[in-house]
Amino acid sequence: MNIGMPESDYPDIRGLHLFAEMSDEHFQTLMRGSYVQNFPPQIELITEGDPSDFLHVVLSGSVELFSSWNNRETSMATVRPISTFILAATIKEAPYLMSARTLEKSRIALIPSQDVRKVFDTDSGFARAIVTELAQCYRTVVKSQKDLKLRTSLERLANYILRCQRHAGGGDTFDLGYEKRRLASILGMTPENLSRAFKGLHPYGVQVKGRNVSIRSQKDLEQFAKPDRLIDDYSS
Amino acid sequence: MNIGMPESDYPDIRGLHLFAEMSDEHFQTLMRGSYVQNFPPQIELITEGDPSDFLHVVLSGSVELFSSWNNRETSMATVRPISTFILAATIKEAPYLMSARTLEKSRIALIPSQDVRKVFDTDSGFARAIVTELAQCYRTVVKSQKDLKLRTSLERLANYILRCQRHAGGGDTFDLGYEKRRLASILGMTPENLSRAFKGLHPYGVQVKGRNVSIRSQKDLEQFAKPDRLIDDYSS
DNA sequence: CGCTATGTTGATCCATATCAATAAGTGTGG
DNA sequence: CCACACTTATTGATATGGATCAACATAGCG
Repeated sequence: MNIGMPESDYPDIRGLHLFAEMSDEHFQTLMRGSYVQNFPPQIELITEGDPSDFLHVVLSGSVELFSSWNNRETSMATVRPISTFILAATIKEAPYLMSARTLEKSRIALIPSQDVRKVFDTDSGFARAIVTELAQCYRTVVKSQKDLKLRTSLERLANYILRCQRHAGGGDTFDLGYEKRRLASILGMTPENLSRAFKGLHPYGVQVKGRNVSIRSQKDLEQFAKPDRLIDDYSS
Repeated sequence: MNIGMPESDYPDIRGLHLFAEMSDEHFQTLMRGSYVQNFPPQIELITEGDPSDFLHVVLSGSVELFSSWNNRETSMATVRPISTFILAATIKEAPYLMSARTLEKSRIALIPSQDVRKVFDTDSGFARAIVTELAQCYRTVVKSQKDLKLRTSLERLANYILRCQRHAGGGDTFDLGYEKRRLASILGMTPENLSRAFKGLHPYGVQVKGRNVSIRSQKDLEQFAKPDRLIDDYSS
């Protein structure tokens, strides 16, 4: 493990909202104590319950956040570049609530939590950015909670597909972002049930071949899914 | 509606973590623009989707946060004195994701969102407090999400009862904090199912009479519920 | 290739929702 | 204080969404 981050990674991290507004001096302080590492797929980076020693930044690849209880496991979220995870645990100096594993070969920056807290106390630009980021995280989980409590699995899938489409640019054919077994867990269902749910959307013009989805009738699908900006909008 | 908050309410609000560390001057600034109002039960204070004009503080009584979609409604959380709600929307200057209604006669302080954002930008003690509060809120929703995705309704009820007991001081008889129909919605089930779930806990020594719960065998109940600090601990 | 993980399909089971009827509270005005 | 209305809680019967188990198909990958 190499201490100190390669300067070539600085711009990527500096470009994050979270680090954009802070002073150069404080940014250097953070970077000096940080690591960057490449991980193969399926490596467990952190385990829920452990103390939060590092704020993590996904530079490339992707990371799954998941949780377990009583021998069951569920996928909570996916982190894609360039963004951070477990910010709340870092700030609160509390144990992680979720575990994290790489989904693919990933490059991850590790910033010591105590440095983050120290700079946070002295750099108001950084503090503001953290607030914004946390508020965003909070609202994302609330939306996800509404999705879970107010919709059936078929409705969740339909809306997931529409979000996916929007994210991909709005065309009528695009890639499902996940392996199906993982998507099932994210949507809170079993792989078998997901398989059937895709069939259940066939009457609304949804065709699936492997990871590829095509939407035959935008109108029918939307009429069924009833997307809602207070659940399905990523931006606000 | 009276503009300006009665000075008699200052200490309660000042006592909140959120307002404890800020300068007197900034605190006065916030209070000057604020209102305090008494509301009867069942009044809808805010509606999801509306712009976030005020940060709300529950001084007495209690408030339910709930959400709707497609003619369905679910209870998301309950806010009890003394604490705030919709902080994230205020900070992000984004629409509310949840609606709020009083459950009982309640005294609510309303602090203009733009004042909160202004003071937040200049008072670093306040900014720090907001970060801590938001991180707390985030972790609470994550726990609730884990509860929902990893447990059956019977397990959720069992763990709710244990949390309730702990909150009430640990005795073997205590008050369920809610009307049952509301508890059902909070736990993500129907009233009928809750009724049956209480019966389902009878073998583990749980007795319910009206709002009163008594636990006959702490050990049996805990063995079934398997409480977990990463889901059921309120404090961290 | 063939091995292993992933995806599909069918049969069945279980948890939970829904519908309907009754019972038990709760509050109101006489 | 009672009678009434109205909401909430319970119970039973039934329907349904979704999970589980098992078999098979398919797709990646060394």
